[in-house]
Amino acid sequence: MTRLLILWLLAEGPLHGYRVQKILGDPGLAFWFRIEDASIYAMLRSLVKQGLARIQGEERDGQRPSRTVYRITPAGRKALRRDLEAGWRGLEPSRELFAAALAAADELEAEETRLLLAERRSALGERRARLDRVARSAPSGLLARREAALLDAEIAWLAQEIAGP
Amino acid sequence: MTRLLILWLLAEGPLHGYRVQKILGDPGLAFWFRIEDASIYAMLRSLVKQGLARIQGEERDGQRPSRTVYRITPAGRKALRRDLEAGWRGLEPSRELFAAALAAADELEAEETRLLLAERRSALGERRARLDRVARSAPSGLLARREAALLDAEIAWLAQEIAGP
DNA sequence: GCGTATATACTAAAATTTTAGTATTTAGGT
DNA sequence: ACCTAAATACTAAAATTTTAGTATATACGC
Repeated sequence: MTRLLILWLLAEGPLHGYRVQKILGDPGLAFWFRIEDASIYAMLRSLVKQGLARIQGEERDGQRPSRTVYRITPAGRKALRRDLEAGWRGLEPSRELFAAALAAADELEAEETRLLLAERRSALGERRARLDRVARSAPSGLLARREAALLDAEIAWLAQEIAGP
Repeated sequence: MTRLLILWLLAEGPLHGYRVQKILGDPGLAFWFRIEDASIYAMLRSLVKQGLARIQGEERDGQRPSRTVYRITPAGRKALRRDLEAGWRGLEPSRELFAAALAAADELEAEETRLLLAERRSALGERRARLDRVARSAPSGLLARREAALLDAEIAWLAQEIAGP
């Protein structure tokens, strides 16, 4: 996933690690993805190693530390297409921590569970409101509309569970 | 997440790596989680290193290779509670590949996108049917009902997108 | 009763991600 | 003019996950 995102940004033009960080840190993208800065630098180095990108040169802005600028290669563009198709087709079980916590829900008392469900409902409500605020700057309308549908569905589900059987 | 799941299984009684593999491989759990076998053995070793589990001994079944049996420690039970609470509260942006592919959807033609949306709708339809089949053996009703709500919502969303604006 | 596939039970190495830094520069307040 | 906080631009080490094996045992067909 990290690779897909970075190749995607590189496809639009050469850039340096810090720029990737800033782009992914923008609320319009950070709502969906959280990628550590160290992962970005590691991935850029890995792309070069695999021949999917190359170092264009060093850039420097005033007296600041110099930046390494990367540029995508033709092989990188092909890899991007492959990753995109894999992404569209992928159905992999969600790796979310919450799903794991639900699986092990029998470790908690019914009372405790009900409280946590309510807590999550309000947290998701806040995330839903935040989505409305960032939807305008979302990287794609599809992504934002899907997230809205899924959040609404999960909030409705929580309400049902809290109401009881 | 791997740690939460393995601690959860260990909390029910001592077991060996291969048993964890079989339990997680059961359709009732594999629907939600895909954890490589090597990750299981690595995590068990890591749990011992952190004092969250200890090796109970070696077991052997006929002439088969002997198995290392692990048992949870009191510190492990505490870690499980912490992981559970973190899981319930976690709201981390989804790390699904599909979300990344959607973000970069502008790399594809509109025509291609429509086709991929339709392909995904039918794949999700199959997953939905499979859920009905495995729901009975789900590790928790909460997990299965949430998945049903989310799948239904995503399928409805896809239908809308395919129908057009 | 022989070959092949599948199940059992792992390990090693590579890739990736996370955690925790380093070191310089600029902006803002007092 | 000086101090501090935040921004800039990374790197190193540890933890985790993935990929690709190893090696023996049992089941199954022919």
